[in-house]
Amino acid sequence: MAGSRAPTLSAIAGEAGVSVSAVSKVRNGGTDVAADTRARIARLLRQHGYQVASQTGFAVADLLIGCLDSPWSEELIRGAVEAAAEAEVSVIVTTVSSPAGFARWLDRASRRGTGGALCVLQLPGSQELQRLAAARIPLVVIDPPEEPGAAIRSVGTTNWQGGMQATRHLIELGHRRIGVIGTEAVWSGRARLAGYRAAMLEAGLDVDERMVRHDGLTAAGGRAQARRLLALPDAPTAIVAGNDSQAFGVLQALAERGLRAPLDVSVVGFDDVPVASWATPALTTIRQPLAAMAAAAFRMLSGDLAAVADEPHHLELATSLVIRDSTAPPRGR
Amino acid sequence: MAGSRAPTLSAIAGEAGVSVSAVSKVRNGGTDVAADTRARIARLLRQHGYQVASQTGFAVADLLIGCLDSPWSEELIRGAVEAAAEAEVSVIVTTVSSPAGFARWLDRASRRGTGGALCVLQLPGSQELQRLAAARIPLVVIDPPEEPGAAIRSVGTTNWQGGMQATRHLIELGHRRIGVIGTEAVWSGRARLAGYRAAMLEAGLDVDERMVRHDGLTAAGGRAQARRLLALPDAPTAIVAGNDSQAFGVLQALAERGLRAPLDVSVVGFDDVPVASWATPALTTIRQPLAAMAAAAFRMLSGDLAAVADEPHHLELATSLVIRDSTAPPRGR
DNA sequence: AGCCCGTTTCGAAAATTATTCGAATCTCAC
DNA sequence: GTGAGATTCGAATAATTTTCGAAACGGGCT
Repeated sequence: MAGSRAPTLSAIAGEAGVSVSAVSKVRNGGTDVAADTRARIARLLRQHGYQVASQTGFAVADLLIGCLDSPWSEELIRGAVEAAAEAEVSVIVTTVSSPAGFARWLDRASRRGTGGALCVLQLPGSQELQRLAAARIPLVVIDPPEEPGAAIRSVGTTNWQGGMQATRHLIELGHRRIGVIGTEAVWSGRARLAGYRAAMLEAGLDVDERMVRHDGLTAAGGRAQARRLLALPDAPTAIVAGNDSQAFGVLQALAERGLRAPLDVSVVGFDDVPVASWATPALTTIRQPLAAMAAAAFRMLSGDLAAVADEPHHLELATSLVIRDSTAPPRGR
Repeated sequence: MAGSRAPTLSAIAGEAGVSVSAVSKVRNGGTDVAADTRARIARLLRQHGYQVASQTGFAVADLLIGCLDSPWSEELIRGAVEAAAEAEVSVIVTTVSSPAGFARWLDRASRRGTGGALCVLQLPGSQELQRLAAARIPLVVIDPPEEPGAAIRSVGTTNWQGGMQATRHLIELGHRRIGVIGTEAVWSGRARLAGYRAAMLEAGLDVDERMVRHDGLTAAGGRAQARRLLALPDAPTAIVAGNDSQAFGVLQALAERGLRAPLDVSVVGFDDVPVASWATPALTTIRQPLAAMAAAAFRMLSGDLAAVADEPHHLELATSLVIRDSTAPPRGR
């Protein structure tokens, strides 16, 4: 019965046949203790209900997300949590949507301690970076909204190639009038749009600027811009969306007009969130390995701080085209 | 230049004009210190880079989720994180899918400390409950898979009423042949199916057992069972799904047969996950206030342990019918 | 082998921090 | 006013952490 409250360290020291100092050192991850001695003491400590600080690594890491309402986040969280679990680390999830919120988080984090922060789709300002550095909290940014400076480590995907893959896929199916919906607000969005332009150029197709629409990366944004595209006199036969949410919006706009994908208009999304395969029709999309990104970011965090100089500061994981049922050759081909 | 390393407590005691004992007591949330004295000392401690244990409450709470791949989890996480942030508490998210995983979590949690655990869709076994109690970790179960005993606090929704609301809505639209897909595997699933039966009974309609299908709460499960329902000689004109994922699967099965919702078959989901409104057609569904559930569960956790005896042990939040575009009167009415 | 020098491991002593406990003060009902 | 009980505080004591020197070890060199 482990009920009786923790015996003193000196009692344990006696039982282990070592000095109290040794026990204390083991208890909080100090150096100066041989491996076998440490193991023996640690076992006794644990037996008596003490916590033993793990000699290496950290206990918790923070995941900071702007907003938790896209299916996006879910997979990121999963990737981070699973990679962390392997390293016996717990992941704290926080939503941060303002500098004030960031300050509150930082306050809590430095109070309780953290092994580092993974920041999603947010680039802390220079003031915040300073405060992070002062608190000695390492940082890795996932899908940075701006091209990150050399001082910040980040993980992203090959957005430019992704935009290109999506567009090229449609061109290969025979589409010529291809609309695109995206956003200029974030770096990855600009890269995707640039990929679209590159693919069109590569195929010798002119980019009709009326076919290039910008809006938020939401279903509502996709719906609004798809309506405009479909109202054009020479409406596109295919639409590249800025992400899967927008693609869902495009499907809605099609349904409103009594059009069907892929018969009337082909649609390509971006992200491959789990629900993409549940859509009707199942969405052809560009897969971002979100879980792998989060895992990679976590490993960057835990990577030896000394080895940081060698490691790459920006890692880009590859996107891939996932062909499902929302794309087909244009009518009359 | 807060660089110079932490001065000793006695230095700070001098500066504050109190004894070292007082400073030590403030540093780790001890009693025996007047509020104003405590405030003065705490400010100095923080100024010198010490962490000050919050006198009341806890710093982190744990959210345990079986699997993170339904959009379900997302909203739960959001609810828990936001309720926790208000209380200056951080939320640790962990996926736990086996007793071994639970043990690993418990190990980590007791090592780093936690204010309590929110368990989603999982009811710890009695052995695990014992270990939780031994570690003095309070527990609240969200959407318990079995009727929880009186010893366990839990938060759920009015699943029986929800199943009834869904079915009644279809009956009111004029449907008579109504299929249902659900699961007997969890308590909430059984309650929803019972709600369906109750609504049919109430309306004086017989339940055709071929119309009652069981399968996993996934899009694949919904698709498989919808195919069977649609293949019946007298196929249903409306289908109640066990959750939104299953409803998506039903929509897929309809599309396969060239049928459209709600023209040919009406579909009702359950949960109202964010993507429900993105579907084509936007899904009529029973709303579970997932975020509110998580928030309520969190508040149960942080509720004064002394007051626990008075508090209810099982809280049920109300479901509500959200009518969108996937339901309509049956053909020919 | 014998010696030197740097490294590792350990515990005694010193420094620091936590807890106990009795005294001083305060509160409030009568 | 008075006394019972609660609150606040710090001196003394207990416990823990850190420092630092000594012992033990491991080669490289002569």
